[in-house]
Amino acid sequence: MNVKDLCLGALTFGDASGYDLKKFFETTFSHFCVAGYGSIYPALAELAAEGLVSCHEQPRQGRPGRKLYQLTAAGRKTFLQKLKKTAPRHTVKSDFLLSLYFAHLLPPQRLETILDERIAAIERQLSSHAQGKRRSAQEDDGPVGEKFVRGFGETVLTAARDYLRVHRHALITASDLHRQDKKSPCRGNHSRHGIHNS
Amino acid sequence: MNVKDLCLGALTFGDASGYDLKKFFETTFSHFCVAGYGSIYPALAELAAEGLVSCHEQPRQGRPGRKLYQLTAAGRKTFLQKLKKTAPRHTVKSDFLLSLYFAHLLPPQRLETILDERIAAIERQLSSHAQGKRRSAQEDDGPVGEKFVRGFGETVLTAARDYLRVHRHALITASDLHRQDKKSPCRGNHSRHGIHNS
DNA sequence: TGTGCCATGTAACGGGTTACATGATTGT
DNA sequence: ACAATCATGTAACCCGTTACATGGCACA
Repeated sequence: MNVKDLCLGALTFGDASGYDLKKFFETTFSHFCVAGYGSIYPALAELAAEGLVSCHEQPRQGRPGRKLYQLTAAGRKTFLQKLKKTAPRHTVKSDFLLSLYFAHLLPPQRLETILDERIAAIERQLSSHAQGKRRSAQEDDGPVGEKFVRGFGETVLTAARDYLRVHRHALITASDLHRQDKKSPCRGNHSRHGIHNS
Repeated sequence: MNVKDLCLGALTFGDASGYDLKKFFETTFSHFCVAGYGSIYPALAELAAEGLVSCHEQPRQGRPGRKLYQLTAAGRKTFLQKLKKTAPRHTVKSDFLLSLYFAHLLPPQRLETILDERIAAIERQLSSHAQGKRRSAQEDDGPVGEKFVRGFGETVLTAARDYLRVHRHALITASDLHRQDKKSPCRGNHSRHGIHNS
């Protein structure tokens, strides 16, 4: 699922401009995909050229008009197809975890910063989730999948935050004992047997 | 952190070939980054050209020799720099969650398949984690960050799996009630107010 | 007056995936 | 005999990020 497909999907909920779509992705899809203007606008142009969306421009004096995009029948069909055929992958890419894996090579306070910032970031996500929940509880209008996905996000984020809180201290003290940097090459910096399990 | 940096990081644990590195990434980093041969081999070639790794080839009759790569002092320094300076991002990209968000557009058994396959995938990851744990408990030789990162992965995966198990049925039945596809366009397929919160 | 939001787009660049191409060795 | 594993690499392609460029309107 690339940005084009994402746009088609979002447009199943109603017409929108590129700007609207970005906002929508940020509020609704934020914890499992991203899209910037640099990919959204070209995507919409291509979709229009392919006849999967139609574009209705509202002229504004002196500047480029606001463009409202609407899903066509072909666009809806295409999205449905994609939805059925796409393998539902789930991947995590985390420099955060990678960095922690190398805790023994990092200065202790850098380690603390990394942990604390991540905890803070999770908390921000959780509270913006909570806001979204309140909104949709009032309107009670979102798709049924929304609650499920939101619940999933909350559960996972909470578990992550709690783990970090509980084990934060242990990691910092343990990495202090095993630290390995230029200043104190106490135990030689090459392992005895290397990576390969041959 | 791109594949080049990943290779440098892995090589801090000992010399390895491109093939070894792929295996290492799969077993050790699997739940937070990926790298295929198509990126690893070019990366190693570039690193060698930049003097960040050295290459020692073991010739094999009739075929390209096995190439063992070793971190140079410059390579180690570069990796340490990157580690300190890189913003520790953590991003999830999930067609799985995206698909579930659109549960109301999917056939019910497709929904079941998606959920069951994800649960199964998580279980596979958890059991391969458990194997890794046994291995490193015997040798007691991994970096201190390894246990932490592994624990994090286990915690999060377990929470995810449990959530899916508990809410699986509810999603399927709820999406049945709200289903919206070509065959039964029961409630009109465009929302009253669209996406934008204006 | 200035900050932030609305609103659109382009262009260069970076970087990974997939498929292809090859072929010996080891285990069943 | 057949599959899996070891082992390296190339090239086309896909696709997203980042920075740039522009400018009015609303609110404090």
